[in-house]
Amino acid sequence: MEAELSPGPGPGCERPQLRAGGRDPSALRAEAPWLSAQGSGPRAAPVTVPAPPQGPSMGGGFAGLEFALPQEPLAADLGTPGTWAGAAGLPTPSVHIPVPAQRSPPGKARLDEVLAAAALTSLSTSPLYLGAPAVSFSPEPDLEPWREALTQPTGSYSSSSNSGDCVWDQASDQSSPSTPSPPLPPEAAHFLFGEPTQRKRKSAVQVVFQCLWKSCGKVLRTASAIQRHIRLVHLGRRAEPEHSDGEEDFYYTELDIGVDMLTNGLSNLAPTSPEAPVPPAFPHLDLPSLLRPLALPLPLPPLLSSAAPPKTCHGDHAHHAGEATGGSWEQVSGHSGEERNPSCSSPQGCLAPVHVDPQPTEGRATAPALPSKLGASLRKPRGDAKKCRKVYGTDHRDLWCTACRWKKACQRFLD
DNA sequence: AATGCCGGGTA
DNA sequence: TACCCGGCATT
Repeated sequence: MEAELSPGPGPGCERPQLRAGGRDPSALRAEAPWLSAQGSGPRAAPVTVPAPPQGPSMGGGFAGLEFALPQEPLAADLGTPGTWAGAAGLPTPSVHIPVPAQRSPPGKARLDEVLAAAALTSLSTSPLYLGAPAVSFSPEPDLEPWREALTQPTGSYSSSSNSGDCVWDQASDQSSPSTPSPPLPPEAAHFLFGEPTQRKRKSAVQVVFQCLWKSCGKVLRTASAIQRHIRLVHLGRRAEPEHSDGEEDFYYTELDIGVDMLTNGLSNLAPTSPEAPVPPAFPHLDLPSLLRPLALPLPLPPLLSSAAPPKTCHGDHAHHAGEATGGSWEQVSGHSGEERNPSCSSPQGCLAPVHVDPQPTEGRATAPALPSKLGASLRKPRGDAKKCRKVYGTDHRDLWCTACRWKKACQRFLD
């Protein structure tokens, strides 16, 4: 029996969720780019702010608010008159937007105020999208897509006070002219860009199933569908489910999409937390992980999630998943549940849905915990997902993913 | 004790 | 780069 179980699945499957682009152990450790940023000194954080061209007040104020500017720049500013701070004669170069009473010039000032107010309003409503969060991630070049994704909606949102038009036109790619890879799926965009769209659709939890087979990544709505898919396509077995020994279960993963959790994750990103202005506070957070499944062919920063383990679904509990899901996700990968999606060639599957682990405790716990111990060992808390060892047993070691065989972090059952 | 996996070693 | 394993943290 076990003899036939060719190791095929093993090496084949280990890839899927793993970061494309080869995150090596070291990278794995440095889950937080900001760690190095921290080390590399003061210039990292504030300087790189991609100052939004339109609103100096917005961008500047924002960045400043968030990442309390380091000493040196402050001092410099104080010293050098001519900056707005100097001009205003304020003793402290506070970044608060000056909305003082002494704004005398009546006509023009009014306009400015209106603008400022508008800006502030939009800021307060959608704090997330300005430069700040993007900055914190900046060290990772691979994050470009994210950043773009994050920043992009800015415009559309601010201009989206009217109802329906706020759909972010993802098709028009201003960001990545060259990448053939599909941008984020609309749904994901909703998650990412939060409030406005997300409020619209308040679907609680969706579950989809993604094939983990190498270079497949098919996403189907029901467990049975994905099982059948795996059986037929990958395992080359007959389609009778009753014949199954459950092996398919190892080759797909269940992905829950929890809207609320996602929103939470994002809101952490947002500069709304006044007490935690330190960039390290959120970088590792979950954003990447939230997005990770969307990984495109290009190597994405892994930053494995702490709160989003795509749990493998095992036969007995293909639970609620199957039927409950609405139809929306199916389109992500294959339109009609066909066997192969031509447009989907990435090992990760085309665009896997975002997955958020519904466990209440974890999501929050990890984020704050991380930054505190910078130098210390950031050993991961150890997820509760089953690992190869547990699943296959020590005597079927050949079925383990390579990482497990090498005593590395399991690649097949990520947590 | 079993497990997960980091860090480092070897080929 | 692939592979292995000591050793430590966690369960």
